[in-house]
Formats: sequence, structure tokens, C-alpha cells
Amino acid sequence: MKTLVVLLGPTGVGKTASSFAIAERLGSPILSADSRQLYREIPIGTAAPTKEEQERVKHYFIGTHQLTDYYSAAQYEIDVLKLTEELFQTHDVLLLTGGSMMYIDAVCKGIDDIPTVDDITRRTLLDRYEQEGLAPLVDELRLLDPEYYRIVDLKNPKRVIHALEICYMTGRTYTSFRTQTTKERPFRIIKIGLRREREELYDRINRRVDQMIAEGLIDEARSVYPYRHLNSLNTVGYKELFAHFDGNCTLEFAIEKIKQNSRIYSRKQMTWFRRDESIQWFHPDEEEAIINHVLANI
RNA sequence: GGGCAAAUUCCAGAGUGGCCAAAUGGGGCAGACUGUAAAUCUGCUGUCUUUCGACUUCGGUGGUUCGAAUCCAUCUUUGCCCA
Repeated sequence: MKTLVVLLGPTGVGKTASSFAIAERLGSPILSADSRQLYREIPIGTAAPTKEEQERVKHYFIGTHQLTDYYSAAQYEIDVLKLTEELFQTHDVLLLTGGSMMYIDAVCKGIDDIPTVDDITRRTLLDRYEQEGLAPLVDELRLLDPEYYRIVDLKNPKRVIHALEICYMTGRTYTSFRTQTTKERPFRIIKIGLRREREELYDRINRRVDQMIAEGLIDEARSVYPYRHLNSLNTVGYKELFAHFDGNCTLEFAIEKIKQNSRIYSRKQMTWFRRDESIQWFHPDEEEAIINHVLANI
């Protein structure tokens, strides 16, 4: 049986470094599971593998898209499944690595088949939200999809709006698309989680941000500044610098905020991963133990 | 040396006799999460307690008062002003 090894963990824990060693031992390319390394315009701030690193091990899903492209976890699921089908023809084991929680779940558990929202519907609801606020939309959701109304976070605009978008676009309830089932995959999945002591992780994150700055993050951010309203740039490392470019804060403050938001992001990742009991956790230095664990389970 | 102002819970900062364990913001911590998810949202944040509640806090000390973060005296520190 074919095996997909999923190497995951919070930002800055050392996934990239570990992934090379593991990929080389397994003879696998690396499938990135990172929702921002996808974009070719922002390699520095997303700590994407460098050209040299990509020459050492073949990578997929790095710099494959433009900031203006629409992409989502659901699309990622489709793309990864298609790619793995191909690659499993010549490989028994494949390595997927990254920290985008939803992307990983999309591959491992699947996402329900919900239609992609068209631009007009999206803009209509967004305009209404901006003009009328959330309350009327919440009321509508109660009428259009009472079942989802009962369980959604009614204070979360993204969730309420998205459910309404689907209702309006399809004429069906959002609930009717939610099967909440875990999809079966034609391959075995082994999840390896990397973790460190918090103090150590935070220290690495802080230092990595300084390094990004040294590598030219500010120029990189400036080069994409005209696109700052794109969702793909609602990203740690960029939104803080945009605030500085806008004159809302000093550079020093922006850099501190990047560090802080990166730390917060790493914690959110850990919260997400924590409830996944199928993850086997290791310290990044335990390379041999990781390899042995993988070899013992394939 | 003289005058004035200020000292609040991790930080900033409200609060000027009871409704104050003390607004609000920041920070910290925890959680939710199925379509732009590095997004978006929620809760907690003096101690003990499951709850009710109890206890200790608003620079120090001593007063006034039934009752003080709030009033008085004094001390300490800080800032500003006059020398």
C-alpha cells in the first residue's frame, strides 16, 4: 500500500530543514502544504524553500500561483490528490509537509463538495455586510438555513456570510452541502508532528523574522504593496509592513508586530493540531526516531 | 533650597467615600474552525473555590469614617517649574 507521510508543525519549528533529511531518506519529493508559499511573489516573508533547496529535492506547490489567483483548501485537495496519483506510480512513499492546517486536513480528511462562490454573489454579500452590518445577515441565515444558524459562530462574519453566499447562489441550504464525513484515501497516512519548547520556538520565530528583514522582506513587501488588499496578502509579515508604509506605525513597531503575530499564529496551529490524535509528535532533532517511526509503519 | 503635579492590578490608563478585584485598550493564555484559513471569531486574565462566596490588592506608614484606590498627615520615588 502506498503511504503519504505528513510532516506538520507550527511555523518556525524547523519543518523545512527536517523535510529534506526525511525526503532524501524516503526518496520522495516534497509536497508543500503551505497556503502562502504557493505565491511566487512572496518567498522571503513566507520562508519558502530557496531555489538551491528546490534543486536538492523536488518541490511541489511552491511559487506556483500569483497573488491575484483564486485558490483554496478545496482546490488544494483536488490538486494534491491528482498529483499523488501520478507520483505513486513511481513512489511508494510521498512526503507532504507544511503548516497550513486546513490544507492538511483537506488532503487527509477531505472537504465537502461545496460550490465556489461567484464574484457577484461574493461582492453583493460583502457590500451588504459593509453597509448594513452583520445583524441583518444573521437574521437571514436564521430563515434560510436554521440548522446551520444554530451551530455557527454568529459573531463571525466570514462564516455567516459564506453560508449565506451558498444559500443564495445554489438555492439550497449550506447545511445540505455539509456531510461532515472523513473521506477515504487510496493510501495510508502517517502524520508526524514537530514541536519544541515554547520558549525555544518563540526565540526561533523572533530570529527568523530578523533574518527575513535582513534578506530583504521590506523590499519584497514594497513590491507587492499595490496589491495589499488581496486576501493572499492578508498575511503575517506583509500586513504589518503595509501599515508602516501607510504611515500608521514605525518600522520597528511593524517588525515587532510581525514577530508577535507569528508567535500567535504558531499557537493557533498548535491548538488546531493538538486535537488530532493521529499525530505522532517528535522534536525536530530526533531525525532518526522520525525515520524509524515512518519505516516501521509503512 | 522653594513650588506644583503624579504614584492604580503584566503594561498603558480610567476611577476622587459605598454600585471596585477595580472601566477601556494593549500584552499574555486558552478555545472554535469544512472554500481567499498566515484568514475570521470567542472566552479567560489578583488568590482560593465547582458554584455561592471568602480573602489580599490601587507607592510606604499612620489617621479620619459605619465604610477609603478615592479624604487628612507624613515618608519615599518620579516629572515639571522657580532658584
